[in-house]
Amino acid sequence: MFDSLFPYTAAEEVTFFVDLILPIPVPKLFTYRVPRDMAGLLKIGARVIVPFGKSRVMTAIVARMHNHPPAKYQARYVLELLDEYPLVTSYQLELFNWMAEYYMCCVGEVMNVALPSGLKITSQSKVQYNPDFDYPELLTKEEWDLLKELQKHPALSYEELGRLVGEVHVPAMIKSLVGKRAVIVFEEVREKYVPKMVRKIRLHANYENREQLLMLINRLEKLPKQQEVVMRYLRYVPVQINPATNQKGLDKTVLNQDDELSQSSLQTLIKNEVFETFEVIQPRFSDTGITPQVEIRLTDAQQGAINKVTTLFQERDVVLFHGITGSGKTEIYIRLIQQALEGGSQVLYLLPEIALTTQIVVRLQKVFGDKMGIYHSKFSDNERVEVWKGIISGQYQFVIGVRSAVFLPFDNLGLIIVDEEHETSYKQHDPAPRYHARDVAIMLAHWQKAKVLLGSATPSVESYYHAQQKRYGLVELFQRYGQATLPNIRLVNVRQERKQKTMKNEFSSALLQELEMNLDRKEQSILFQNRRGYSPYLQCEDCDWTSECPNCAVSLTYHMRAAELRCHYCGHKEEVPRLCPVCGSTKVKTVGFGTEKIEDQLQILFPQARIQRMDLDTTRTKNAYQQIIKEFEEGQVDILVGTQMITKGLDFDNVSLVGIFDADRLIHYPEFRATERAFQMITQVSGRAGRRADRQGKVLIQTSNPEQAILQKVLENDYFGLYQEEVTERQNFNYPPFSRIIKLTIRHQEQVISRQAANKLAADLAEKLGSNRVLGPEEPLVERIRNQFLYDILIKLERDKINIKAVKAFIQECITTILTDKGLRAVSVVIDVDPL
DNA sequence: AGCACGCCGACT
DNA sequence: GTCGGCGTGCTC
Repeated sequence: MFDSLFPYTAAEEVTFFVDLILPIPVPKLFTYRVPRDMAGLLKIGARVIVPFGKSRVMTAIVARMHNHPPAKYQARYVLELLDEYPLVTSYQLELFNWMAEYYMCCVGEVMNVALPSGLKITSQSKVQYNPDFDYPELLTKEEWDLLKELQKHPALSYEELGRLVGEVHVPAMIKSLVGKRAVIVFEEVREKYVPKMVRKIRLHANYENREQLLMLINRLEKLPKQQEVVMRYLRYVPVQINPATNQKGLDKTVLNQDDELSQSSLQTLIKNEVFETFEVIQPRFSDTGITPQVEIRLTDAQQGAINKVTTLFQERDVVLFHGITGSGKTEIYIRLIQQALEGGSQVLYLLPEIALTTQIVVRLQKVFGDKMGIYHSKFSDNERVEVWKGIISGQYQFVIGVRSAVFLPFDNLGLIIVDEEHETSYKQHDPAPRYHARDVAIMLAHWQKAKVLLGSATPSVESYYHAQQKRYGLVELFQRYGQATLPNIRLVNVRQERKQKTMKNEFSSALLQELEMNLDRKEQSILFQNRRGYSPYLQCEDCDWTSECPNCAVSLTYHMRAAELRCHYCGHKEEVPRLCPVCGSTKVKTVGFGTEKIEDQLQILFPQARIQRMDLDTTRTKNAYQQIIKEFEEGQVDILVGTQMITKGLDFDNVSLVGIFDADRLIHYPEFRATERAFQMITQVSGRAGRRADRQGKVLIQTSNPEQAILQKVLENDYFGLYQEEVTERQNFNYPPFSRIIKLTIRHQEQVISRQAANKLAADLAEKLGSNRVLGPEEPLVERIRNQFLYDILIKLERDKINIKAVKAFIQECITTILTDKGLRAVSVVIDVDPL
């Protein structure tokens, strides 16, 4: 694009301008002027540093280049060019724009989540002592103290200063000191990504040819130690390698083998220019040393599935692979990935975050070795930058990653696998863009002419519908790998057991019996309760007081271990009251139960059992999750209690029992996807049982209503039946996939204003879209979070009849009207396209 | 998003 | 009278 501008040479005094994406939520590009000497070097997709506002400096991405000076303002200069080559491919720019439009947010917001922060330069104001300052009599005592600190250090940030002097009004004092010319404030820019450097040694260029080398060895005849070191070096680095161009070098430690002496000999040799040291960038993902190619053997069923997928790909861009838990899908994926890589294209394998930490990575690493990049939020930023750059450099042809891996700079994708396609964690919730990685992956593949394989044991209704409509290909595999059979599922009626008084706390006699047998057999069990903490709230038996969050409209969960009440929405914490805070009664009891309570009761019921709990509270630290899995895998734990965290992708050979608590709560959630979710969750946990050929696993589901249809479907493992019921329901009520939904959430500190704004917005929208397309406003389940009152408006749009682009523009317009309404100040509106 | 500018309450 | 609270508006 820029080449076409080259006819205007510098001699013609044409100034160039660039339109930049800045990482801020402002819906436009910003135009900057290009310094003459930078003009020829700029590329679309490269990063630059620009001044922004009064004192800020930012990293931006070049989106366009042209020679039209802006009419209404004077463009400022680009300060610096960071990349010689585009860091963001044209595919990515296309993706960013599409996402901003589709998900109704700003490109800057997309850029913000897309680039690992190591690629975004930060500017931080720094304060420095002014060496020319000579009016000390002007200063107050506090100012003097601060200045003394500054004299001790080369430069300090505001925060550092605050920490050192412990003053509250550091900014004010600095402002005053600047006025008195005692200090200087400046912006420090630093590239956050720091490559890891290692010192290596190589033969000095003096010994480029054989004769020189032989002479050296002869010369060292009288210095046996040094000669030995040289000989050792030659054992590792062939003589044919020209030392002058040797970029690989050798690790010092290799030559220093066990003895001390060789170290000093090496030092001497370096001093005498026999060897030289140099620095190279060491990838953080160091060589695993694993040689790829582990033979994988496929069953006939697996091979059949692969053949079918391959055939379907010839006419469909997306294929849904519906394989029951334990059907051996990983081998199928591996083969398909190998095929794509052999064809010379790139492969992206997406997994929900939680599943990525497990066995599967190790498994794939054994096959693909160093060719595989891993993109995971638990990795440090530097590591993520390396994956990014590794894709550009061609080091990684294949990346396994989480949701945000769809932003990586691929330019030649051949295959994208979206594993556990139904997982809700593919949808980003909090900062915009609120994107769904599965849907983004399908767009990405479309542009790059790649194929998409969606995999799941319990496909989302949406995906299965598309498959039924023949928009997607469909491959189904209903046979477990090897001789393993599906677990035997039993429903336990807790209402009945309660009546007969055979329950022990939350445990039915049926479950207790099975647990006991399992313990005796030294087999492992998994217990699932999708709620963390000890109990969801406290209640006073005398006055009915319950624990509530002061900032949100939810109860405070009792956490026994931490001995506190916690809000799961805003993080508020409180001490546990001994007496009822209202009436002073001592009869404050826990109501309901979470994983902590289960764990607790279990320990009392089975004192000898080794119990481990896995939920958000026990996996906060970086390695806790893996640690728990490792212990369980090694058989150090008999019973694992957990939340939905345990439903995903864990394969344990020795688990023969799964217990599910409170199935009713999963099912009766006031949401149109509740049934689908419950089915997915129960089926997924059940799949953890009986993955071995020699015995059938057991699943016990505790419910107070075993008759309900969904549980019968679970019993019969009738995915299709569930799908049919759900899809009919969705059609009747015009829910996705028959419509598109855009959810607007209105927030304000005051309920009245929030409601007014929501009413007005809904009315404005309904005026043009029709009241049948605009639902609400309606208070969400939790109507107040962090002291903000919330209202939801749902916009339901038919799938094909509507000009979605125009509608989105109209919605945007209505929102702008609300936000600029003087009577409705400080209202904020969150837009969620395709909410879950 | 940040950050500066600007207009009203509790303090030297 | 000032300091400083945060509401409002702008950033090429």
